Amino acid sequence: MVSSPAVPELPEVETVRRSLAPHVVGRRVERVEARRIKLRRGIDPRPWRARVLGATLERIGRRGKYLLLEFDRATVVIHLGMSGRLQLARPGREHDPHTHLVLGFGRGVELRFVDPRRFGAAFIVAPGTTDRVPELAALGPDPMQEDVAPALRDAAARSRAPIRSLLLDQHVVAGLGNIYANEALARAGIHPLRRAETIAPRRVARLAAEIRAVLENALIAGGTTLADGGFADAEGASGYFAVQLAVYGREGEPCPRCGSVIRRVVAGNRSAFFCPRCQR
DNA sequence: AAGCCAACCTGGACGC
DNA sequence: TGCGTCCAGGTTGGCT
Repeated sequence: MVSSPAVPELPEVETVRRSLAPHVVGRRVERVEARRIKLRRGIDPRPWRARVLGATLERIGRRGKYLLLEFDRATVVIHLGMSGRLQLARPGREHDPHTHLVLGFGRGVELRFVDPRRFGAAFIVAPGTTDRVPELAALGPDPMQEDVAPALRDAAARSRAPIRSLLLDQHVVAGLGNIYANEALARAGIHPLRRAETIAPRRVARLAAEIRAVLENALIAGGTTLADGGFADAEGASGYFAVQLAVYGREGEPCPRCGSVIRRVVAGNRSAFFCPRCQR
């Protein structure tokens, strides 16, 4: 039984994007509160006030796990890291102690970026330049926005690394974390530590399709909620039903397809879960 | 030079 | 009850 909170991967970030948008798009930032806290990059309060105060939010985009708050005069790029959350709250209500950034939108709505483990990031770029921002430009295709099969096939053909490493590499495919990488491999019948270049192209194509399918399922479910319900959307709802995970966190349990005992091995500092019979 | 691995960080689970 | 220890993972950077 896994009990740690779910880390935001693509479906969780997309769920945040969708739940946030109706409350803040079209609104103007009337107050900015930025703490000089060392996230993946430090947040310097001054440019936040200078560039975001008074700006109107036109839309919220997403690339992989990055959220893009597109204002008329700046774009705010946010990565939730492992424990980051964006909360909508009434101004004045009690703050989580790990609040790093607050954007006050008037009409009694404020957006708070909370991230206890501080693996997240928030930074400002010039509007319309996101494809030139190094972090974003280097991302591989987003499985919910385009077909990742060609990129995945090319990367796999050229790599001796375990296939799961490729799936976790955001430069190959953007948006997967350890949970959905493991799940997609289970659905495709591919062992997570199988050397990428040894997988037949048609099986890689199948994997690309299963990536899409597993992400869509999760999106429908509104993001994965593990045992203790760690993930909540922007409005703080936590009533999601958990996506049925086939292998992740199920070491020792029977494979839902064949009944074999699901195994866990640690590789690349991360747990890989798989059915030894279904996945080769 | 690709691929591996430690480091970053803290809440929660677990054991005694 | 409480304290200590361990573990989780996204991303980067250093090492081989």
